[in-house]
Amino acid sequence: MDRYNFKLIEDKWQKFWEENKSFKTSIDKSKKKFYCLEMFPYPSGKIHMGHVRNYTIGDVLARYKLLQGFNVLHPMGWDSFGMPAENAARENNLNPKNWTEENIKTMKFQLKKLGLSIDWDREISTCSPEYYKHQQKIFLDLFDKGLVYRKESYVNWDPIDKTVLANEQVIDGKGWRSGAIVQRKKLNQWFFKISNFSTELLDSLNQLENWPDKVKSMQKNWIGKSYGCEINFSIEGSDKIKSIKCYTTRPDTLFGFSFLAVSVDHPLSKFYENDKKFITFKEECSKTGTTEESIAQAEKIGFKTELFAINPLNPKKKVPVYFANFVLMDYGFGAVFGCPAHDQRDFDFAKKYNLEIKTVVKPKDQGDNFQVKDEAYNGPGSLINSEFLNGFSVPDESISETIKILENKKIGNKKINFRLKDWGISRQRYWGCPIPIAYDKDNNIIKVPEKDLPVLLPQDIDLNTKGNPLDAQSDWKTIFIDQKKCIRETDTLDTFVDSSWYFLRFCSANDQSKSFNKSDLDYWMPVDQYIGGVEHAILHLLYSRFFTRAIALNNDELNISEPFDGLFTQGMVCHQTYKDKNNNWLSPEEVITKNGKDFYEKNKPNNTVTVGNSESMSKSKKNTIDPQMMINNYGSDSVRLFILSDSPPEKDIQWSENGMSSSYKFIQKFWTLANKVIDLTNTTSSDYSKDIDIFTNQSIDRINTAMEKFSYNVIIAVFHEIYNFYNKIVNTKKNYENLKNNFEKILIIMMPVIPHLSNECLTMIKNKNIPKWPTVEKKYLELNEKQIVIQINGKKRNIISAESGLSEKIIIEKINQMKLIEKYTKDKTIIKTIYIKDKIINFILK
RNA sequence: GGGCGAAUGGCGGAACUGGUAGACGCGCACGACUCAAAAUCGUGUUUCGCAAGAAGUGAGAGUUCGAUUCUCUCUUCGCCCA
Repeated sequence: MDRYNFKLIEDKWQKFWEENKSFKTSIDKSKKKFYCLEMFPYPSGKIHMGHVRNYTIGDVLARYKLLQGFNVLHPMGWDSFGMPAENAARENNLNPKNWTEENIKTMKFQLKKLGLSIDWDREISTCSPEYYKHQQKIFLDLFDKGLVYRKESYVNWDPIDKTVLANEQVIDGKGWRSGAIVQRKKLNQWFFKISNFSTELLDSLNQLENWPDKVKSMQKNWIGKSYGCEINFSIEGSDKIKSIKCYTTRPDTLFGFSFLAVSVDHPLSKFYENDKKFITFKEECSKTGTTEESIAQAEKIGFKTELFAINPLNPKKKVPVYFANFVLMDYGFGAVFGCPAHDQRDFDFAKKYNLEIKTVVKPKDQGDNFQVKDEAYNGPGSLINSEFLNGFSVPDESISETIKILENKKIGNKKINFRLKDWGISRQRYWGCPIPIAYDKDNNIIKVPEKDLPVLLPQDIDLNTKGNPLDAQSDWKTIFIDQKKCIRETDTLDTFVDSSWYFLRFCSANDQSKSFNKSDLDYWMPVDQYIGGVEHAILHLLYSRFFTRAIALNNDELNISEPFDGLFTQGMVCHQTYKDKNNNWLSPEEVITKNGKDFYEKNKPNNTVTVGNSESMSKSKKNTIDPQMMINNYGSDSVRLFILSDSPPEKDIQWSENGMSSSYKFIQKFWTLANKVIDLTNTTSSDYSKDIDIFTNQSIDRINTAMEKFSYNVIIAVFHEIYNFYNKIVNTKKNYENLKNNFEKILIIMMPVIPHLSNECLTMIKNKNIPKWPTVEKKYLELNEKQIVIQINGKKRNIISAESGLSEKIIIEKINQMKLIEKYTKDKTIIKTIYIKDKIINFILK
């Protein structure tokens, strides 16, 4: 017997699968379908360990379902539009298309090396016109349904690069590339009306039984339904404005009202357009980024107007009106009433501008003189200092009662508000799907006619111009629609749009004429199991849920509203981090250790290395391990085995070289074992071993349970137990008549995880049948012989083997006969006995 | 600050609806093979104790014949939102 040559055997099987199109799927109504989908990758260059983990988890499930007789759809594609291509192209003077295609080629090769059961005939790439032409049609469809609109909105503007920055490109308020202070700038942008679906997207979360609760609660928070009240405040002090409308979730604190703050973009601001001080203030505000976080962290500043707002519950009380940087125009009405005692933000503002801080809520354990001192109190309690509202319990009663009063007085009314805002889809970038819209000379919006689709991206493009490269393409920009000269929209679509319907496209990947067709969708959708990183828990999944609903609206082709029936979010792959004496990151290859405690630089063995926390693998911290190298050194079965073995898939996993080589050793050991078993089964059999039947069936049962729960680490543990057990059998050098049959079952249940080795072994054992997942024979699970634990006062003291189903009396007799608990019972009396059949007997002594 | 989750040997982690805590792996120790080392194989490995035995699942309480599992309080850590 030779050593296991993983290179030869893995190549052999990968070739076999490719040549036989083993994973090609088509509709087969005689079989139950299973749509297994992993989040498709961005083609950044090479695959990383996160991909290996994601796709291995998915592959185990897909192969398991395949062996169980399901018709499995397991496709793969490329999320291939996006900024990295544009940046890489600019830096290296390349074309984004070529850069992307090269990456796809490399990564496809690498994924194939992993031995994934992918139907590559359904491969899609979002940057290909074959894909985005359908997306443009969908855009126009949503436009016709009234779900797309254009409005002015703020962006992060880099004044040096003359470009719009994504939030993550703004670092400390500065552009990541130019270092210029980022400004807020108003631009006309396209939006999807996701807010039309707020209620539905929220309520349907309850139906998603196979989603992690964590993700559901994150989406719930993101949609952010709040019950509150809009209040109309009368304004005095000038003729500019008569009243200002606010939205609040805490109308009950109205008696603590001490200022009214509006956004600098509030309609009121137009009266101050020529006020130099206001202009300066507005500029100052624009330096704060657009994210909620940056606004929360920024110092609260205000601009005092000459106006006063009147407290509607106490008309004698007049408070100043400010413009303030922490009020956003797109939440509520761009105006909030300030109650410093019970909102920290208002509190900070009031301290700064010396405004009144009036306590109107007291905690339960405080008296009526309770006063807020160093920080706002926003907990429960009851209302004080609020005249006719005094005594109402906070928050439920106080809020509903206040709203009633406001409604009766016709100064406010109950309102449900959502945090979820419409989805801005305009990107001022080249490498994205062109928006199929143009503008005539009067700037009217004109849809590009279907016959002129797709709107192709221009090929020769100068990426070194400032701003959006498409804007500079005057040839491309000019088109004629119905003989009228028009100018194209130069914004491209957010890449989240690309990934919001790709799961539909996979169902009909080769339909040239349509984005998808009814018969495919009816059969394949929804995705039975979707697998990916938790970092997409909010946006990608919410957008996909919205898109599915938006497409299904008035459309017979699609009859579902939830695209993903099951969701699984896997953890990250982590590795220790290393730094040299000068605080520079070192990669694991640059570091050596002899005892596992002290680390040195490989090239300078006298230099000690500081070992940092284990963190998610990232290029910037240099703590990455290259999957390709691991596959070359150990083979893909070993890599698959390791990436599943150490931790449950939903948790982070520590990459460990020891763990990796232990997995490799397992593959080698199992190969040796399989060969020994095969040799034995070729000899004449003499004995029968019931133990083999029992053990094998129990193992299958445990693996079935673990498979359903995604406890893949437990599956690997069972593999090791299987090895230990069969190795003992083999060492008896006997061929049991039931050895071959059981070992074949073992090889099949290993196929999802280590497909190359197990397929090879099954072939060697001369099994020519198509492998089928073994069924568990129940009779081997319910054993006659039970281990019954004997407890004294709830503590385990002994253990007894007995046949199943014996009565309490007989068990006690047996125990007494064998004198198992005599030393505990002497001098004491048994006052109670608890007997759980076949499990436990507990004697309570006194 | 709010919401959610987690905490088990030196380490990663098992434990079905409350019923033998520590499966399996890593590491470590000892042994076999070897001139030697590596590789491989075998044995052991929660803690204290020579042992009998006792304690033990972040801390403290509670429910129960019995709690890693259920309830409450607290501590620490993680994630999301602010």
